[in-house]
Amino acid sequence: MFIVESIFKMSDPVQGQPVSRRERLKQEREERILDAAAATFARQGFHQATIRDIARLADVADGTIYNYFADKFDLLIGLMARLAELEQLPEELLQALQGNARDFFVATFRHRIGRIRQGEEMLRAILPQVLVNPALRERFYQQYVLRIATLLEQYLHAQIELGHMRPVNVPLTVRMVQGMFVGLLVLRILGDVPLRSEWEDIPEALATLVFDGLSPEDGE
Amino acid sequence: MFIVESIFKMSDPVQGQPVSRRERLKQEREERILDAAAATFARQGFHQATIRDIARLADVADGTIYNYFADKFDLLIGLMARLAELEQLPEELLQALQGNARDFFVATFRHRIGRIRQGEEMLRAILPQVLVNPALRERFYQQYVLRIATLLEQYLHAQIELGHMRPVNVPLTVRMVQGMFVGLLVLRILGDVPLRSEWEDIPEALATLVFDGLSPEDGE
Amino acid sequence: MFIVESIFKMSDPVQGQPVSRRERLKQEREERILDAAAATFARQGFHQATIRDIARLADVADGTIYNYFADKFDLLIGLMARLAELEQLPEELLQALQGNARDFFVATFRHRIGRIRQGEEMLRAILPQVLVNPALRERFYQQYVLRIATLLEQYLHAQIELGHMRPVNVPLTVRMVQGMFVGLLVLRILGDVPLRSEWEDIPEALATLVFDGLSPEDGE
Amino acid sequence: MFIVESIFKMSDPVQGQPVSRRERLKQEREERILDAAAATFARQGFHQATIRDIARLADVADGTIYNYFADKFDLLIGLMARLAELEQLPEELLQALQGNARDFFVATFRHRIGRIRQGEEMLRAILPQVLVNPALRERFYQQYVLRIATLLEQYLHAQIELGHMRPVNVPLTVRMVQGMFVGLLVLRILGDVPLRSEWEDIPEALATLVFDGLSPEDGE
DNA sequence: TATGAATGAGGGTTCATTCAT
DNA sequence: TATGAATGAACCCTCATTCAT
Repeated sequence: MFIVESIFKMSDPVQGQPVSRRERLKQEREERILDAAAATFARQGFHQATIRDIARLADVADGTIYNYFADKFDLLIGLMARLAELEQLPEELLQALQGNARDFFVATFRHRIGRIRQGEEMLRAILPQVLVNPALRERFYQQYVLRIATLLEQYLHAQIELGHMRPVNVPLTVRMVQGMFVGLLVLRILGDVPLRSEWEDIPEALATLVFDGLSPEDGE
Repeated sequence: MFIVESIFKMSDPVQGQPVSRRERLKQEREERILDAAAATFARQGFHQATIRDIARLADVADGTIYNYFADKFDLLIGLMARLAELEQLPEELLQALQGNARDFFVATFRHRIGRIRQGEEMLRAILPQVLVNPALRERFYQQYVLRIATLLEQYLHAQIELGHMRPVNVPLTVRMVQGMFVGLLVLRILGDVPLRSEWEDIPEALATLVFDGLSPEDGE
Repeated sequence: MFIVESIFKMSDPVQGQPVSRRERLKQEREERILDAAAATFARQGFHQATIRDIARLADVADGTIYNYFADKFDLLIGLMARLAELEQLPEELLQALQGNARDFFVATFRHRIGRIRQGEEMLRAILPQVLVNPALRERFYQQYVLRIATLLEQYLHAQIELGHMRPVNVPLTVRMVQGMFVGLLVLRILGDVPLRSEWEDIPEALATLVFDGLSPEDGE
Repeated sequence: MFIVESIFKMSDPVQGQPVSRRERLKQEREERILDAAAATFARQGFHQATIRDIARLADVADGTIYNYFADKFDLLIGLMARLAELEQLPEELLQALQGNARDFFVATFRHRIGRIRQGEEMLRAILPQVLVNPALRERFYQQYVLRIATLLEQYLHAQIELGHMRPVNVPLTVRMVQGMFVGLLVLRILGDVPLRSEWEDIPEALATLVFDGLSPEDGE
């Protein structure tokens, strides 16, 4: 149980409060810039988005951005860091660990599916460049894929050993589940209608598929 | 059965043979340019790749590319068209339709998983731009997602009616399966090691997950 | 008299003074760019002139030009606007309206002939493109030909009615006079020597031709 | 009278007939290319017109043009040569020399005004480049301006000496008359409506202006 | 000789980044 | 520290010209 609890506990995003009014203004400005970058990258893509677009939207001058971020690419890094803040598991979810695996999974799915929708803009901003830029790719993979995969693998191994799950190819199965999340996001980005209208029902359908499979109850 | 048979029957790629030597040279050159574009886009991304990069790799002059493609973007379109050629279902696969659904699915999975690896370079070249460009997005969605989704939905409905499958939320389930393919590709692109080393085993694991689920044989 | 007075009163060129030093520098720079564009277009023609040529001559970077003008073509528009500033009739000329028509015409001819020489570079820069580009053509025609033609026609009609002028085909006669100015400019551009050495004598000769004609004093 | 007669006798354009069928075909093709060049240059301007545009219109391949003309610029030279063919004075016009100077001028004006309309396309094709290109400019000036100017000057001097014309500044007056023709063409190109609808009346109005002037009959 | 595809130099334009104010 | 104009490298694309067929 300890394992699962820590799965989504990632970097602690809580920073020290800005003390002075000046400090707070600076932080607000940085937030505005990141907001603008996310919106602009998501709408136009990284290369189509110009620094001027972002500056206009953030209501600052072009040059100001460079007081907060080293260069355009650094805005992506900033967005990835912000994305990490979405990844913590809230307290109420941890309660679900008390129940059985399936209930926990449904709760987890629900949480992450919700996060995806929340973070969709940022993911749209980031993902295309992640696929293209090796440095970003590596960072994204380590931070959002590999860590979770490792923990999930441990969890599955444990569940299988306990007889709570069918023996399967653990690494691949974990990838398939993770891949499904990524894939659903991609299909959403592609504009798939059912995924938008029925997004709320995904956790349940997902649990059914993953736990029960398509075969009818009493064998085929 | 007719439905599934037609699922992957897409555009007919059989072209008329080029007659003259000149004609053949032109076609070869176009192929070389597309090859070069795929490799360059995949390695550097669409925007980082310059026409000169592609021309050098294809061993043609910059201007020559414009005799074959309207502009840089048109190279992406060309790659998408070529990708479609990979999508036909070979004869031997259609034999599997005779067997039961699971066998057919495993065969299909195997085929498509194989195709993904073959077309990985092209997908790496195309996918990031698909996520970013609305025109490309729409085209890609219609061509590679929606058509297959529709047919799969019909197939699932039929199977469920026959009692061969558990009643599930069909549209979402279809998206989850499709999403899994997309997601596995993305994870591959991200450099995931198990997905590379055990790629061959995916169809089997996939079938197990999708048909049987994770729950142990006799309920949980 | 009111009519003629307003003939050459075109756009009011009085601009507000630039206040800040920064503002003044920007205006100076725009002037330098237009100067450079006029000189370069006049010497090499619009298409032979490169942005780099102009930038070098104006002592700015290539990109700077695009902070002031939308594109290369917009430089022509800028030159046309500047040309309009040359077209106002100075105060001293308006005094001539008091005298008889011939004196006024001589004064006007002198003024415009002088303006042509002043604006020759700009006209050399603009005219060839005016002949070629429909948008520019229309704008030039409205601004420099039709307005003046209309007013001249009114003036001639009035003079004829008063018996101060011979009844003639007014529209054609006006075009012939206007055409003569244009034509003399073209011949100057072609490098005609007498037109350069005797340019100052044109107003007088022009008045003689236009008012008296070639026929000897006492009838033909 | 001899002088005037030779004014417009320029280069003799009559070439030897092509003998063979092959020769005739070649000449026809050259004509088609020049026709296409004139039309294309006139419509789009020299630089906007591409060799391909011309080739398409002439219904030949791009490369074929280079079998007839050294380069794109040479097409302009070809058009200038063809323009010269329009400049000869037909026999019937020479009859007018028998009459008085005014009648001859009217006839000449009529002839040249007609020629301008005929050659308008070619002039539109050539003139903008003439204003821009020094070599073309010199050639055009010598061929179409200076020669005629010289002869007209001689003619005017003679007429003045005979008392048939008012003593005027001969070189400038000649330029003014020549300039008027050029200027009228330019105004036509600019799209002036009266010049199009009343073009036929120009010779008469021109004669009135040039011979009689605007002043009323009995002095001012 | 006609063809038309290949060539590649050239140029207009963009835009991330810098820096004087 | 914020500003926003200046910078100039970079790049897509055009098109006159060449040349193998």
